Amino acid sequence: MSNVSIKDIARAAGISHSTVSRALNDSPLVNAETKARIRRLADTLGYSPDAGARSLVMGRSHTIGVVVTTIADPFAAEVVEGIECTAYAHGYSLILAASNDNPEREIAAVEMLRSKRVDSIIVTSSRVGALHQERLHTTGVPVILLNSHSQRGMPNAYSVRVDDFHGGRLATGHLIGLGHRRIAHVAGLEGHSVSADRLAGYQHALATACLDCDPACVVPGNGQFDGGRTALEALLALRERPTAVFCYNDMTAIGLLSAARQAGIAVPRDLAVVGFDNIPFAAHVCPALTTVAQPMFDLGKRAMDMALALMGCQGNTPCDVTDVVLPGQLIVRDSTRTS
Amino acid sequence: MSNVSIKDIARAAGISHSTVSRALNDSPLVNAETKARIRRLADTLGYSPDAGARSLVMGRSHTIGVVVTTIADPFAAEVVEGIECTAYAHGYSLILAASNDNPEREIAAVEMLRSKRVDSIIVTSSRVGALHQERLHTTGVPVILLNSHSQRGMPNAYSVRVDDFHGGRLATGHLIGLGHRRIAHVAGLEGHSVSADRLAGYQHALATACLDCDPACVVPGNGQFDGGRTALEALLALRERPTAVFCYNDMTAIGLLSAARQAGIAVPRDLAVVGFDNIPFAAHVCPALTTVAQPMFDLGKRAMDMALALMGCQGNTPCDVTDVVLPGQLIVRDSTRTS
DNA sequence: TTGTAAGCGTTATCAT
DNA sequence: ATGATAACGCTTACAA
Repeated sequence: MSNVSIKDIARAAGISHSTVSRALNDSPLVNAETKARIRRLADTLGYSPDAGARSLVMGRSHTIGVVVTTIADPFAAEVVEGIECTAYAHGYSLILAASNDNPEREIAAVEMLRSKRVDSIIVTSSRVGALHQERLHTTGVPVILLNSHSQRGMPNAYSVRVDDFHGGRLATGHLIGLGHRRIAHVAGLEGHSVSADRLAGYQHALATACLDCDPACVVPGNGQFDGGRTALEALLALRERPTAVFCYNDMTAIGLLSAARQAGIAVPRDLAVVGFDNIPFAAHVCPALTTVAQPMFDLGKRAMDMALALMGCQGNTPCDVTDVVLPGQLIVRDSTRTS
Repeated sequence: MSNVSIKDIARAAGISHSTVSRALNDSPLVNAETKARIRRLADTLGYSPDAGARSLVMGRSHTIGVVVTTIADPFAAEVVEGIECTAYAHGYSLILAASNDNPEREIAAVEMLRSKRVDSIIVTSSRVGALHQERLHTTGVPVILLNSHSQRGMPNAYSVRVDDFHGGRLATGHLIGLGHRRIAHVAGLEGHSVSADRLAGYQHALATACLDCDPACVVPGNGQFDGGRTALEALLALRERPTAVFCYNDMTAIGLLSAARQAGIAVPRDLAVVGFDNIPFAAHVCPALTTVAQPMFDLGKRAMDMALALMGCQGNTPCDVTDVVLPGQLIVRDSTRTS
């Protein structure tokens, strides 16, 4: 019924369990034909090595932990896809935990990952990572922050991210280039470095163009559809209406786009809209969304590559892994261009 | 530097490690104040129990395996969200593996989950599950198929799914009710029971309405945007053009919608479109997509609930867990209704 | 109430 | 080339 162990195989073969272990690990110290025999036996008995036991003695679980805010977000999903593919290619598996942007849950998740003795942790777009970084490091394993800053001075903490400041400038600059003078911004969640950086990029672009940076033009959002919807209402309530808006992300922009359609606001004629992320759907809404593309899959891949590098060199050596900052890329579509 | 064990605590407290174990597990057999003392000590030492070691002796890992085709699919993402939430609420964690609809990878994934000694496995929308079910069961743990049929006769195999046949009928019936006589279908991936059932529902609805079931009207798809795009071309090439199309899923429908816009086909006037799933984006494309809603989160939740129930009763007793079939619900939006 | 000892399935260090 | 044996960190009889 239950699980066949290395000892069961040994008994069946009439040899010691250490020889079985060696055979199964393809040690050169074991006779070729006994090796083959044992292999065959293991196979017919349906042997499956116990990863827990192995991890216990080897000190490595070949498992990494991934903490996301929520999986039900196309950005996170693509990133996790990138992580998973790379992990799989290197024989690593993935424990996934969702924090729902809730500090308590994120801490619980990290504690759980620690118990599971993961070899590394990747945390995406966390505000908690920023607040509780010390706690994160009690795990002793390398921690990679994906799309949030690593706090300087933290040992074993690295980050992979897109240059959000630059991205914010790109988006806003694009709108300025189109002749817009009054440009709004729908912000992301409070407390995330990503939101702060995109906002800063927006402000920098406005300042550079000697445009007024009216604080009323920055309205709150939450990175979700409904945040975009609410934001549009706020924008419409403004005394002086903006002619363009740069949204924290595509979800926000898409929510805003839907609301605009219902409100009879023509995009881009009455209001030009730019998003951020380039999630697969961005090209399929109408008007198709202009956005700053993040290489989502690659972000995940890079994070995993970094994890692999860090796990390669034991101990605390920084082993010349350095933070990765990738550029975003402006994708112009119909939500800003009057074709 | 590294990990504090129960023995380290014992040494520091001058007591035996078993007492520490008991204290940490809140055994009533241990003196209240030593318990408190040990707890405090564990805390300051930064103790984290080794889940692998515990699983080794307890025979349960409090971990479940989830196999998806790809995480970068809104349907799967929502389902996994439902699984994760429920799992978290019950102290379970999740190992995630992607199969990419590749039998080899799915088998590797299951083998890996087996090694990790997961207490149960949830496989979503697998065609491999159907083909290699015996192999799946060599794990000895309960296997839950989400959105694919469980093969009868398989012990310990259960399923949670939406009634795809009924859903196909709903979608097609809706189009028939609108007066359409020539209705096409864009199929899903070959070999998946989900695709087959939706197609069968479509055919059944046509037959019931005494409508011709022209095989040319069923064109292949792949559940992705590009499948919808290609499918539209195929439909336009038909001698007698359909006036409506029921798509395997929302992704397909959205890809088709985009292609239609580019081709100058007005939806729903020239072509009415129905999808399946009701992914969050369905309401945000234009025209907003009429679709058959699946309770995605709930599907995940139910699957996890079922897993919990099955893990509750050890052994092989069917423990009166029975397959769950939920109804889909037609959501009428603008892609079929000329408002 | 606490300690001792065995055992879970591995790998690794000795011998042989 | 192979076999004992210890060790990893934990739970759990069984003793005291």
